[in-house]
Amino acid sequence: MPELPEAERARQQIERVLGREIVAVDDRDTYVCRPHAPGEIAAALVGRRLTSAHRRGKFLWVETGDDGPELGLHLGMAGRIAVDEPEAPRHWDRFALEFAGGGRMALRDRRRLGRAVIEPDYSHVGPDAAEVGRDVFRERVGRGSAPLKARLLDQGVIAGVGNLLADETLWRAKLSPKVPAGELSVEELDRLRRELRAATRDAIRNGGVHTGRFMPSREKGGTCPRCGTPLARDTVGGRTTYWCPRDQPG
DNA sequence: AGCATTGTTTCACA
DNA sequence: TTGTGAAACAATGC
Repeated sequence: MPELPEAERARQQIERVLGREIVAVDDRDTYVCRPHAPGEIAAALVGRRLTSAHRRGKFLWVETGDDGPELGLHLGMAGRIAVDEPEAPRHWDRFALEFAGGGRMALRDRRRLGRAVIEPDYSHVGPDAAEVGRDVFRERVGRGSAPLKARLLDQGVIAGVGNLLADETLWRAKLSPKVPAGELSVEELDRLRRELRAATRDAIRNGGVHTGRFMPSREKGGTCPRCGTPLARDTVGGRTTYWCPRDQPG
């Protein structure tokens, strides 16, 4: 599920465990914790406390005090943060912290594409999609020959938009996912930013990207919630894409 | 059985 | 060199 709204929910979950002393770390999954060897993250964190939780787009990081390292987390394709829940079946808890008193925080990820890393390098990540200002949005999104949807999905351009939020936003803004990003007018870019912020805000409030107005129709045989036109379906930006060919021409 | 998947990184190519 | 697109990654569900 993880796109920006889910990552924000995960950040809020992490905030619940701030201040607790870390007494044990499960970092045995060498794929999720790459490039660290087992025990490296544990050695960096045991005895410390998480002091603040941050997010840019889908990328999370947690501070451990002035002299402590940062812990970077990413939910991948299917991860979530589980706080004070019983340990997951199998090895679905790919990374976990245990706290004094018995509490626990786990990166629960059936797909195993999440990440946990000490001192993450997020220098390539663009500004948060829900926070980026109007002028920066115009400059960063409104360029290039790639399809607009591919531009929105590029985390180095703006961070946080995933496949579903992209389709939801483009539908709300009545823009074609296939139009070259550099061909958008200033008015269209401003409209896109406004709808992106609104769609993101709604998703955070309502519990995730799947609560979007476009989402119930986003399936084979679906029709546009506004005009009833059968939706088009194709691969754009490497992802399956649904849009209304009447409301979003191009 | 085969295919698709709400994400990211790497690699090939123009 | 820069931008773009496809493949790889791991595991699960239809």
